[in-house]
Amino acid sequence: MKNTASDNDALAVIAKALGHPARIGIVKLLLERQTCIGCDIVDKIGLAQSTTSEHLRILKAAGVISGEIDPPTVCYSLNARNVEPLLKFLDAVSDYKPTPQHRTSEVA
Amino acid sequence: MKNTASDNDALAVIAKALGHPARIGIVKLLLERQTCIGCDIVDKIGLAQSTTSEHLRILKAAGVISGEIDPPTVCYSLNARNVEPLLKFLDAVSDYKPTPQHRTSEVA
DNA sequence: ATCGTATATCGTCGAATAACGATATGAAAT
DNA sequence: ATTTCATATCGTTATTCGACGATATACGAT
Repeated sequence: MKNTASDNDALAVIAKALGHPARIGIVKLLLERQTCIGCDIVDKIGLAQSTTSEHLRILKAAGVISGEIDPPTVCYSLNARNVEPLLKFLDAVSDYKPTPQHRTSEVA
Repeated sequence: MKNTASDNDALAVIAKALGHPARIGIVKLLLERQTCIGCDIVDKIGLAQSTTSEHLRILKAAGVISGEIDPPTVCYSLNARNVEPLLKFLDAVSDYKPTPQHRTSEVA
């Protein structure tokens, strides 16, 4: 795994984009439906259209989703490839095992 | 995969905690070293001690890491188990394949 | 009891985020 | 040309974040 400042930035950008319940909800919706137009996302998410549009913009800016214009709608889908760096990072974390000698006085 | 509001919250909490380069850096440090005391983290991260302490607090609050007191230091380690929900979520995203009919006019 | 070390908390400040309603934009249909 | 629909952008407001220095806390060592 790389370990540069810019690599940390790249991982943080993806994680930050996913760091809001509404955006997790949008991604889940796209997982279920493969693809979804904006107005249906607005209905499902239950926030104002402008707010939802902003969440979609953030996800797009981070590369998590992309939108294809099909006037007058925009059809959104996931960019599976772009989340892979974070996936690999979490895989490494998930494999982590602390050494036994550090399992003494557990603390909050 | 569950799909409740609280499940979305839980995933967002973990992602948000990882949504900052300094915190990604801290987690990477713990991956490399298995375990690390606070003052060494401060040195490596290169931010003020108070700022680093706050990042550690955020990671602890999200359950990503925990700290064991070994006076006068605190020895930090990763909670691999707690990132698994986000890992599984990203795994699902990574497996996602949009249907071909939605690959028409690509847009930024 | 005081000192020194490591860590946590406080107070502050500027910047970024999240939410909304209102309005603008773009394109098809009438 | 106007209406209609979906989406994006604007302007505002309240909240949260990120950084720092200063200070407090905890505890072993002197």
